[in-house]
Amino acid sequence: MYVALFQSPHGAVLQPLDERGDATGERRDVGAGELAAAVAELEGEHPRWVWDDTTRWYPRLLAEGVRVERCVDLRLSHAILRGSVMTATSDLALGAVSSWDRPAPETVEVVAEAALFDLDEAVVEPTDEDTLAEFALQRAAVAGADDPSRLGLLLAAESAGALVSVEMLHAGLPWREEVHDAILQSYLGPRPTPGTRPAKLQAVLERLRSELDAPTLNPDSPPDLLRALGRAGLMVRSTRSWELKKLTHPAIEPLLEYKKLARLLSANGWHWLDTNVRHGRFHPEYVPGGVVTGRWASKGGGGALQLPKQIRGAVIADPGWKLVVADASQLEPRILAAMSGDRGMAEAGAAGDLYAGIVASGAVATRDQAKVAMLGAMYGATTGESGRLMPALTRAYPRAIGLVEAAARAGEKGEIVSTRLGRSSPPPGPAWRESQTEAYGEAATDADTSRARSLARSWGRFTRNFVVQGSAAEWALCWMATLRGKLAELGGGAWLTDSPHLVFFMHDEVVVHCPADASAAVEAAVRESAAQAGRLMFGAAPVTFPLTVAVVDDYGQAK
DNA sequence: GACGGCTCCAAA
DNA sequence: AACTTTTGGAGCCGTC
Repeated sequence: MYVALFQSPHGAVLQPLDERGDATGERRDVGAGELAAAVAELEGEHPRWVWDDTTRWYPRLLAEGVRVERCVDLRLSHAILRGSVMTATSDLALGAVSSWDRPAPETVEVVAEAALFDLDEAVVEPTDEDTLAEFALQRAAVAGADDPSRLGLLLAAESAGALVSVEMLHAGLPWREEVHDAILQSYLGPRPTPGTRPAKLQAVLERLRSELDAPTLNPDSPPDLLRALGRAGLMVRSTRSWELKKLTHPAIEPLLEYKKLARLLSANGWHWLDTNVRHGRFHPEYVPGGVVTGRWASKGGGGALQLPKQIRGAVIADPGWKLVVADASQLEPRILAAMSGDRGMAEAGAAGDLYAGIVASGAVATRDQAKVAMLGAMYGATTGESGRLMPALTRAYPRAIGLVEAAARAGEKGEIVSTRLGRSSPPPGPAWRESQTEAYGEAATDADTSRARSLARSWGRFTRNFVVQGSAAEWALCWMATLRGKLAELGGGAWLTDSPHLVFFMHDEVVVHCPADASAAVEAAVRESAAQAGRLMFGAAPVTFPLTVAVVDDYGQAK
C-alpha cells in the first residue's frame, strides 16, 4: 500500500494509493498537531509513504517520536528518472523542467524548525495535485522501462537512504568533546586565545622561518611560501605536501609538520568542535544523491564524509554501548567484477583479498602493483606505473577492463553511460560539444584539436569512473537499506536511539551504535546485509562482498 | 566588505 | 598544459 502525504491549508492530507498512483481509499485530513499520530497509526499497516521530500517531512516526525519503515522520496526519484536512459521516452523525462527538478532545500534544520508543529509556516508547495500527479508519472515511467525491477530497486534504495540520512542526523554520532580537546592538545598544545596560533604550531612555524631565513613567512600563503622556498634554492612549482616530500632540506620537516597541524586546526580544531558538537553528539547533514554518481554529499561545516582519522578517537560509544564499524573491502573492483561478469576477477576476490588474488593469478608481480593497476583501470590512468600495468591487467581480465574501457570510449564520444541499476551520467555541456565539433571544422587549429582531445579524454575518465563509483554507491544503499530493516527488527519496537541504530556512513563504511550485548547480533546483521545487497544487485553472480568489521568502544580503534 | 577563483588537503 | 575519479571547506588574494 502507498499513502501519499501532502499539505493542506490547515494541516496535511493522507491519501491511500494503488500501484499506479490512483486513489484507492478515503483521503484523511488532519490538523498540524495530529499529523504525527495519524502517521504512527497508519504505520501499523506498513505503507510506503509517498512524499515530495524526505527532508521536509521526516525530521519533524522523528522529533515527535514517529519512525516510518518505507517511503518514496519523489524529489530524489524524479532526478533519477529524469536522467536515466531507461526512462528516456517516458512522459516524465519528456516533460518540462519543473519544481521537481530543483535540488534539495537549503538545510534540513531550517526546514524542520520552520515546520515543527507549524505546518502553515512551512513551504507551501507542492500541492496535492503535484504530489499525486508526480507519483503517477513516476510509476508509469518505471513500468515502461526495459527493466523495471532494477530501476524500482534503485528508487527504493535511494528513498531508504533518505530515511537513513535523516535518522542519522536525528540520532547523531556519539562525540566526546573532552577527548577531542585532549587530541587537539596533544598535537597543538592548549587551546589558544582567539587570533593567536596554538603553542606547538607557533613553535614549528618559528623553526620553519628560521630554516628558511624568512622571519615574516606566512606558510598559509602559497605564493609567499613559494618565494621563500625559491630563495632557499628549493625550486618547486607548487607547495603540495607530496611534492615537498621529494626535497631534501632542513626546512622541509618543519614545513610538512606545520601543514599537518594547521590543517587539523582549521578543519577539525576547537572552532569545529564548538560549532558541530552539541550535547555529546555530532549531527552531520548528509545529502543523498548529492554527487552526480549517486554518492552522498555532506554539507555544513561538519564535513562528515571527510572526517579525518586523526580525530576519530573522539567518537566513543555511550557507557554500556558499542560501536560496530564495518567497511566493504575493495568494494569498487568487486563491483566491477560483478557488473562485467568477469569470472577471473571474481575468483581473484573469492578468498578475501582481491589484490592478492590478482597477484596469485599471475597478472602482476606484487600486491601494490595489483592495487595501483586496478585504481588506474577505474580512474583512467595512462601514465606512470599504473599505465604500464594496464596491458597485463587487460589480458588477465578482459571483461572487467573491457567494461570500463567501453564506458570511457562512450564518454569520449559524448554518449551517456549508466550504472548497474540505471542511474545515468549527465550529458556533457554545450561548451564540451562545441569544442568537439570545432575540432573537426575547417578553421580548427592544432590547439583546438588537442584541446578537444583533452576534453574528450577527460569526459571519458569521468564516464569510466561513473559506472563503477555509481554502481558501488548503489550497492552501499542496498546494504544500508537492508541493514536498517534488520536493526529495526533487532530493536523489537524500541525507539530508534534506544536500540541498535546507524550513526555514520562514509561511502563504503557504516557505523552502528548499539547496546554491548547486541553487538554480535549487529555484526551478523551487517554481514548478512552485505550479502543481501550483492544478491539484490547481481543475483547469483559469483562475486563476494567481504566486510572488515570491528566492535569497538571508540572509532579510532577500528583500523 | 562581498564575492569568486585558486590552492591545498581531508575522505572514499 | 597535462596526462587519475567524485566531493567540502578553509584560507588567500585579486576584483568590484
